[in-house]
Amino acid sequence: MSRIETPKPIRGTQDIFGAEAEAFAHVVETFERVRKLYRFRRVEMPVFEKTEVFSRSLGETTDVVSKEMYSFLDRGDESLTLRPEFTAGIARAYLTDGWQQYAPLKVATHGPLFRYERPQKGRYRQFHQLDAEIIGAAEPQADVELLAMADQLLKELGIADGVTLQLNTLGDAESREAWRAALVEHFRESRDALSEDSQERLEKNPLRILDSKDPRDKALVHNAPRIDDFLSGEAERFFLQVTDGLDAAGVAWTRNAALVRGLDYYRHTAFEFVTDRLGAQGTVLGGGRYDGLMESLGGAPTPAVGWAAGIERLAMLVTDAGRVAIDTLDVILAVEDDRALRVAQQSLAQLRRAGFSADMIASGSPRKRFDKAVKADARVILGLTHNEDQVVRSLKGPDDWVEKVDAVVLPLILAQGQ
RNA sequence: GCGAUUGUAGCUCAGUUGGUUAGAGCGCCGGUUUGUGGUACCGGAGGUCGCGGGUUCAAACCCCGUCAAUCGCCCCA
Repeated sequence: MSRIETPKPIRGTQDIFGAEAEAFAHVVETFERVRKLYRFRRVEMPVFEKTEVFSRSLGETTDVVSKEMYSFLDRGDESLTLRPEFTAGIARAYLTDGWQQYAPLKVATHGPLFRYERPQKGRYRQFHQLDAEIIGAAEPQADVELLAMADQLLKELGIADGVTLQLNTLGDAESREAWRAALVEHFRESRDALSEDSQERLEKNPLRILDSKDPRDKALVHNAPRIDDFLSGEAERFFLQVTDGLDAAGVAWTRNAALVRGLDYYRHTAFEFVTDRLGAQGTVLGGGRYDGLMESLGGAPTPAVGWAAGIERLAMLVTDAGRVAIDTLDVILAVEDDRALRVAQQSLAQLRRAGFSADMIASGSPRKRFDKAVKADARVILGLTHNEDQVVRSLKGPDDWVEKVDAVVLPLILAQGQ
């Protein structure tokens, strides 16, 4: 006889349960509430798209596309990909569904995303994000509004302590290109002093040298060219308007001139809310302005800005901050004699209809049911037993609660047998 | 893709230099005690020691491989 192997969960997936699941739900509920305050419209997006939706927007050559996407062929031999981010799919919908008519369009969504990566703290292959985008707004006010919403979200979640908003500008396309060239030149001069990884980066992704963790690199980063020296007048003005707006809105921020985005479609504002409490995965919420994205999907040039935040990471912070209140159980029924079961079932149903949260213990040894009920940590323990042909109740708990519960239960006790 | 650490009961973990039948606490099930109570006691079920191979008279323990978890690196849309 061959034994049946229990299938194992897929690496990097998680089964979320208990306090973690409550924290998760709390994050999503808070996001939904805040998003409505800012009048972001809810959208639901497909979990998979044609692969080109992501590969076009990310750039064909990057590691991200070649190694880190969950792609597969469907029965029509078409390459599809589980969404690794929200932005590209939303941008696609903006173009294919005629959403241009709503511009400037503020949308928000949340759900699972998939990236083929090595799992580690706060990082999974199926993970979940909150997402907010403003499409078709070129004004710095859009950046400000988006950041103000993110700031309020973190505050309402109660995790703003120890989290800082780091802000940078990448300038417009020309500024960015000039800066990049200067960086390459700077690092090439001292190439041998760079870490091995960064010598690689010099060819593939020089901006990334700026946030290297290697001390050898940090020394060279210190006096590397700064974007500020390459900003066009317009780019400088744009950034100033963003920072002024944040100050006016009371959103605290710090400048991080080394904060970059790897992809070419990012322009102007880049930002991350960073915590020191999550090990290597310090970014809690991040985003930026991606004015170049729509064109890579064949659309007209369209300014846009957005952010995303990992729900798991937020939930971890919320849990650590002790912000999730576990709903206490109102009533626990202990059926201490099986002859009381019918009345117990009636009581349970009526209590729930009356708005009490209620559970029942009616299995196992009758004499141990009350002890189990005690451990349920309910406001009111309702014991039901049988005595002289009658179901008898006992109530234990604060007087006001006992009174309210008995108002529901007593009529059922009195009505038995009628 | 790379490195470090860890895999023993449903959970948290012991398990000595390799040595008889692998243990505890919690949880679960049953019984006794108490009898309007969160008590105590007794008993029971539950283990391919992650998986596969090797060394050995003998492996949970040593060696190799593999899978997974955790943390970090790379990457981070």
